[in-house]
Amino acid sequence: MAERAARIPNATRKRQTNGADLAPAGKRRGTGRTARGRQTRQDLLDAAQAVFERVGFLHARVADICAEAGISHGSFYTYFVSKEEVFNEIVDSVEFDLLKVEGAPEGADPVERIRAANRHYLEAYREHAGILRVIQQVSTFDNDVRQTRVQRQTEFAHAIEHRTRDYQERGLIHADLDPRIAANALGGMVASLADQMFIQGQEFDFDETVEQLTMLWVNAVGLRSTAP
Amino acid sequence: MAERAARIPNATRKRQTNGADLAPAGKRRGTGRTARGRQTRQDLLDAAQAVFERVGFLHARVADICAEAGISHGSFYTYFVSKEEVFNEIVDSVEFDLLKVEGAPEGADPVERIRAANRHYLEAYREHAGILRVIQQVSTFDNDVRQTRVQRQTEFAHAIEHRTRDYQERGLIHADLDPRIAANALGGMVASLADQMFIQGQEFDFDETVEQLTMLWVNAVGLRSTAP
Amino acid sequence: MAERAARIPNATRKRQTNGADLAPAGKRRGTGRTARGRQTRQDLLDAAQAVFERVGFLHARVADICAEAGISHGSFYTYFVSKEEVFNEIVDSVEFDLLKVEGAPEGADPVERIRAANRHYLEAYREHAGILRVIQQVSTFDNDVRQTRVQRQTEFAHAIEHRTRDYQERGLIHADLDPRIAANALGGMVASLADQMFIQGQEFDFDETVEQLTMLWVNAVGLRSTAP
Amino acid sequence: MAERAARIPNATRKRQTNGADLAPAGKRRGTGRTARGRQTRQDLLDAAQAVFERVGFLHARVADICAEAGISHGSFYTYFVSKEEVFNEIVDSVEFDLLKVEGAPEGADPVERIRAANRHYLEAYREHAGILRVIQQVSTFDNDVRQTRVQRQTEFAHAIEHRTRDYQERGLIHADLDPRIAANALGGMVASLADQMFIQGQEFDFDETVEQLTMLWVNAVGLRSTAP
DNA sequence: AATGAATGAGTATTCATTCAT
DNA sequence: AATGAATGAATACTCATTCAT
Repeated sequence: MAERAARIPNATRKRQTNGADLAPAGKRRGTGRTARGRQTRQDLLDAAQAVFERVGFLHARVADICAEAGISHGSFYTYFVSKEEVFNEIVDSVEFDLLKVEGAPEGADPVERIRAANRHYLEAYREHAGILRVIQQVSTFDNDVRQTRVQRQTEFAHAIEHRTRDYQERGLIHADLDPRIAANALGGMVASLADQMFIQGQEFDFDETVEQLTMLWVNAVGLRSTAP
Repeated sequence: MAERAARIPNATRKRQTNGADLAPAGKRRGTGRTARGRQTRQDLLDAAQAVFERVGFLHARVADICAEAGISHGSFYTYFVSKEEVFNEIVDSVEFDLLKVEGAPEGADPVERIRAANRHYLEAYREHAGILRVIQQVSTFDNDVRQTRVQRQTEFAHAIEHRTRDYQERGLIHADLDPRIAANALGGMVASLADQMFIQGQEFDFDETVEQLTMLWVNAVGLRSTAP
Repeated sequence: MAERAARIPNATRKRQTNGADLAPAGKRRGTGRTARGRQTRQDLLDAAQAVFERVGFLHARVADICAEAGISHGSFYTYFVSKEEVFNEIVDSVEFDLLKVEGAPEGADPVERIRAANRHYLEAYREHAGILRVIQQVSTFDNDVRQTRVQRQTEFAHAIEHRTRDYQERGLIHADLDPRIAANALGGMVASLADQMFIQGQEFDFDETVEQLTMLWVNAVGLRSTAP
Repeated sequence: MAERAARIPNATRKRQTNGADLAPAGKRRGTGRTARGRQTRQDLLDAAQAVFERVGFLHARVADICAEAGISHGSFYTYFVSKEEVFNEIVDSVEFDLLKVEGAPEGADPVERIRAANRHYLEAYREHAGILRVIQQVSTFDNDVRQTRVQRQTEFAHAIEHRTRDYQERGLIHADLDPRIAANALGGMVASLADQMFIQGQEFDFDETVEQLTMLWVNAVGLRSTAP
C-alpha cells in the first residue's frame, strides 16, 4: 500500500447498502440553451475527462475539474448534478465501439473477420485506455458502472457466441465447443491482453499481438479457412 | 497539576516523515507477546477481511472492523498502523496460490496438466473471490497493490511461457506461436473467465468451464495428446 | 450513480510531502478576491487572536476559532491551511515594533533616548501582552517560532550594542563594558521586567518602572548626561 | 511553525476553564515499601527527566518514559498518578537552589557577594538548563507550575530587595532607587542572560559574563566597594 | 509488583454541494 | 450564467489511563 493514509475525497456511496446503485434519475441540468452555455458544458466534459484520466475518479475533485475547465467553482452545478453525472456522461459518449467489427465485410473470410475484430478491439482499447482505466476503477464501487461494463462485455460475447453457433452449424469449427463459454473465454482472452497492454502497461508488439491472438483464436475453435 | 488530567489537544509536531513505500515504518505494533494479544490480532484480521469483502476497501471504516471484531476503537492501532496495513497483511496471506498446478504430476500428460492447472486456478479464484474483488478495487488506486497484482499475473504467464517453449522444442505444439504472447493470452483467457464467474457473478457450470477452457487451450496451441 | 451522493470515505493517497519548514506549501488559500471574503478572513484572524489570547495556542481548537468568528467549521480551511498558519500570520502582523525608539529624535540626549526606548518597549509589551504570552508558549515547542522570537531579541540587542559602542568611542560611558554582553544584559533586564509585569501579572507602577529602568541603565553603563 | 500539524498528545487541561490548575491533591501512589519498588520508582523518575529534557513535556509520552525506564507500560501507574505527577516531583527535587549565594560569606565585600551570587545563578542555570527549559514550557499552560516559577523568581527578587534596602540604609548605594523594582530588574537581567545562554543557546563566555553582569549591577546601584 | 492488552475521549481536515450576489 | 463564499458530514488516529492476569 505504501503512501500514508489520507482520506479519498469523493465518490458515490450508499452507507451500509450494498445494493444496486442505479439511475441518477432526477433533474438534468444546464441543457445548454445558449451557445455559450453549450460551450461551457463541453469544456467541463473535456476537463473532467482529462482530470479523470490523470488522477482517476476517486482522486478527482470537482474543484480540479473546474480549474481545468477554467470556470468558477460553483458553475459546475449549473451543468451537472454531481461528479458522478459528468462521469456517466463521459462514459456514455465513449464506451460503445469496442464491439464493432471494422474493416471486414459481413461475408468475408472468417479468419479475416476474426483478425479484423481483434485488431479493432485492441485499437479501440488503446485509444480509450485512459477512460477505460477510470471505468474499471469506478466499476469497483459503483454498481451502475459495473453493470454497464459487464453489459458491454456480455454484448461482445453474445456477438461472438452467435457467430460461433453459426460456424458450428456450418461445420466450420469444432462441434464440441460450448458456444457461450467459448465466446466468453475467447472474448476474455482478447480483453485481457488489451488490458495488460494498455492498462497495466506491459509491452507487446501491436501487430504481432493481433496475429497471435487471431492464430490462437482460430486454432482454439478449429476454424478451417474457407479460402480455397 | 490539574484536577482531572485531560490531553492537550493540539500543537505542532513533525509528522514521522515516512518515505518508504512498503514498510509502514515507525513503531512496530501488535508484537503478539501474549496469547491473548495474538488472538485479538487474528480476530482483527478476520474481521477486517470480512468487512473488506462485504463493503470493499473504500467503504470499510476502521470502526466497522473493530465492531466486527468486537474490540474497542483504539485497540485497532495496538495491532495495525492503518487500514492499509491490515489490508496488506491479508493480501499477503492469501494471494499466492493461484499459480500452483495441483493434481497433475510433473511428468503427466500435458493435457492433463493443463486441465489440472485450469481447475486449480478456477477453484482458487472461487475460494478467494471475496478478497480478490477487493484487491482489484485497491489496485485501482494503489500502485503497490497494482504492482503486486500485475506481478502475480506475470509469474503465472511466465510459468506458462516456459512450458510453452518446452513443448515447442519437443514439437508437441505449434511452432509459430510466440510463447510470451500466447502465454499471456491464454493465461488471460482463464483469468478473465474466472473474473466473469466469481467477481462479476456470471453463471457458468464449473466443470464444463474447466473442460471448455482446456479444450480451447489445447486446440489453441495445437497440442497433440502424448497418450498413445 | 447512486441515489444521494455521499463521499467515499477513505483510501490511500500520497500526502503532499511538504518538506519546507516555512511556507505551508500546497494550495494557497483565501485569496480574498471578494470584499466579503476579505472580511471573513479578517474576522477569522481576529477571532483566532482572541481565542489564542484567551486559552493559549494549545487549547485553542479550530472549532473555537470558527465559533468565535461566527462562521462554519469548514470555512476555516478556505482561508487557512491550519491552526499554525493563522497563528503565524497573526504573529507576523504583530511582532515587529518592540524595537522602535519612539519619542526621542536621533540626536537627543542619550538619557532621553534610553528613557524613551524603555517606555516604548514597555508600552508595546503591554499592548501586545496577550499575543506575546501565546508566542512564548508556542516558541516552547515550535522551532520556527522560537527562532523568530530569538531573532527579535537579538535585533533589539544589536541595536543597543551598536549604540553602546558608539557611546564608548565618544567616551560617554564606561570603556570596560563588553558591548555585546552589556547589550544583552540590559535588553534582557527590560524584557524581563516587561514579562513580569505583563505576562506574569506582577504589579509595578508603569511610570515609576520606566524611571527606575532608565536610572539603572544609565548608571550601569556610566552614562553622563550630555546636558549642560 | 513549519511542520505539518499533528496533535500534541498530552498534558493537562481543563476545558474552558481558564482558572487555577492547582494541587493534584488525591492519592499518592507507590510509596515504595520494597527496596525493589523504590528502585523502580527512581528509575521512572530518572527516565522521565531524561525524556522530558529530550522532547519536552508535551511530546513526552508515558510510553516513552516507561520504555526509557525499561519497565512495562502499565507499571507507571503503580508509582505515579499521572504524567503531571512525575513532572511535579522532578521539579520539586530540582528547582530550589538558584537562589543560594555560594562562595561569599554573609559579611563579605558586597561586590564579592554580588559576583558570587551571579556566578552561582549562572552555574545553577547551566546545570539545570534541561529541566528549566521544560519547566518553562509547562508553565505556559499549567498554572501551578507557572505559580511555582514566579514564586522562585519572586523569592530571588525579595532577597535582592532586602539587601538593597540594607545597602541603601547604610548609604552604600543610590538612595533614589526603588528597591523592589531594582531588585526585579537586576534579578531579571541575570535571569534573562542565563536564559539566553543556556536555553536559547546563544554563545557567551561564562567568566566574562559573570564579570560584566557584576559590573553592570554594581554600577547600576552605585555600589562603592567597601574594600579600603 | 509487574505486565501488556483494552479503552475511548478528543479534533483536525477534506471536499461535494448549496447559496447569496 | 457566473462567481466564489459558506456549509457540514464524515472518519482516522493518538495516547493517557484502567484492568484482567
